[in-house]
Amino acid sequence: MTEVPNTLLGKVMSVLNAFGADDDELGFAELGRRTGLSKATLHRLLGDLAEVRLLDRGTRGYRLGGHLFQLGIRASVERRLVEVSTPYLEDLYERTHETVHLGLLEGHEVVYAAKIGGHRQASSPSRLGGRMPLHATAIGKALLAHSQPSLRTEVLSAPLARRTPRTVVTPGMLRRQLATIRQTGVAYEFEESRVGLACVASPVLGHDGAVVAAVSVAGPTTRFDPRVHAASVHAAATGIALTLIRRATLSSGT
Amino acid sequence: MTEVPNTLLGKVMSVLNAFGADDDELGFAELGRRTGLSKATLHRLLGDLAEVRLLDRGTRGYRLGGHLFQLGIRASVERRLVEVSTPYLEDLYERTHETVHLGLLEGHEVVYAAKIGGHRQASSPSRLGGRMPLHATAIGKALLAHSQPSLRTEVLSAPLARRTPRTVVTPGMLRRQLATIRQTGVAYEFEESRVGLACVASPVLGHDGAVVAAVSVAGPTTRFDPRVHAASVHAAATGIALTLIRRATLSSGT
DNA sequence: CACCGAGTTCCGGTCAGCGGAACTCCGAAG
DNA sequence: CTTCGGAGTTCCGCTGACCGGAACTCGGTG
Repeated sequence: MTEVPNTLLGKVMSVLNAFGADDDELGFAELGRRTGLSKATLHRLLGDLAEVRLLDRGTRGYRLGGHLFQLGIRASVERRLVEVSTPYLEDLYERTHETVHLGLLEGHEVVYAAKIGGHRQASSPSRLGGRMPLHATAIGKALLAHSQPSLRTEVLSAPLARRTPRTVVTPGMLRRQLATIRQTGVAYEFEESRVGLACVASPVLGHDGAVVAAVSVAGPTTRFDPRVHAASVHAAATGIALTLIRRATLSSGT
Repeated sequence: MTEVPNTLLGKVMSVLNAFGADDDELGFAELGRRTGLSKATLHRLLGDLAEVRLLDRGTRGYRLGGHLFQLGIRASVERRLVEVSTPYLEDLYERTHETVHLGLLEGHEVVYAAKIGGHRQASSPSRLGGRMPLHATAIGKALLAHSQPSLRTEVLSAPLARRTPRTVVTPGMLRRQLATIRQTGVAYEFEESRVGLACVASPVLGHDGAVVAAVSVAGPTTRFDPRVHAASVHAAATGIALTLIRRATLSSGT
């Protein structure tokens, strides 16, 4: 649990963050456990949050509220990113017919911001808003390779959690992969986050070279060879980057 | 400006709500104007909000933060709705090659929650998270027709703002249209929100018959005849509704 | 019956948050 | 150059919004 400053906002955030990507509804007691707030405080806070619709009361407990959804959809930079990316992701899906993702760097994890395809089977472990570790996914490695050096140092010095037999858990190995990715602009993953799943990813870089997001295509190893689609993924990512830069320079003249 | 309770949460919400769908970044002073908070209070609040990433500092001011985007994407009911709808919307886009929308009812307006296509020209005035009046859009009329009677009464008794020469502004006319929509499950719009734009929409109804969202296809009157696609739109909406109900009954057994 | 866990209400103490005022910074006008 | 005004920041003492312990209700269980 992250350290929570003793302010109302801190408590609010700890309540909101208590909801993981897979949590539908959480009960009063469960929220109490996750946040560590006293019953009285939590009770009042939940009431207040529900009133402004940051939370909604469900049949079995509380869930993240509709107002939050609206605000999130408006969060300007990310909204613009998703708007700009959508056509490219659709195009990528048309070419590959495999699951396409747009991922953002958040802390030491990837957050999935958009997803196309993959509705026939639960082929990928991702959900919208879900998180995955950086070192075990193609999209994560693409982000990490182009992130600030300080982040790389942090991730490389912490233990790398093993998720499958093929997860890269040795820092040296990961560091070498990241160097390659930085040169080629393409990251691969072979059953490193999940057995049977392969993936290619490419970073979307901003005008200053900072990494903004990453695009990936994932599919089952049985039929999907990520190398075949490396060029398409790379093209989509650079296309998105270019469009973003064009838009930004346009609007700055406003 | 809605009445804001004198609590921190109230102030937080008034800051967040100060951001409209089209606002990218707002400066300190502009936020002060919109929220009515004192400079000192606002300053501290903005700092705190930025710290928890509900706001981000941009070059020209503040914008809705990345954390908000993540939370919004996780807001469970709406997330499920968007996840379930996406394949249907994509399919609809494939059939029509016109702009496809998913809209939610929020207060007396439609909020656009998903959008596919329409990237070649700014054919439709919608943005993700944007709002439109209920009476002047097909998607709005579809929502309104199947909403609670009390909402209809409210909307019909308030003046109906004219947006184009063909906007329906007489309550009687609108009431008759709504009755038809309720029977057929299909709503039309011919240049009522914008000259040159036509649209078909159909409601997504929940297991209890309450309206959850609506799907629409919009295109320019020059090439687009909404009646041709009524069946497709209706099919998409009912498909979404069925999938939602199936999922809900499944997960309730968990 | 007693017991337990979930959720709600009460109430007095206190510190987080409030806002007026004074300040810096910067760009535009004269 | 100086003056001016708007934007943003800091200071500080007052106060009521918020805190949490404790006592409560409610429903299920042995």
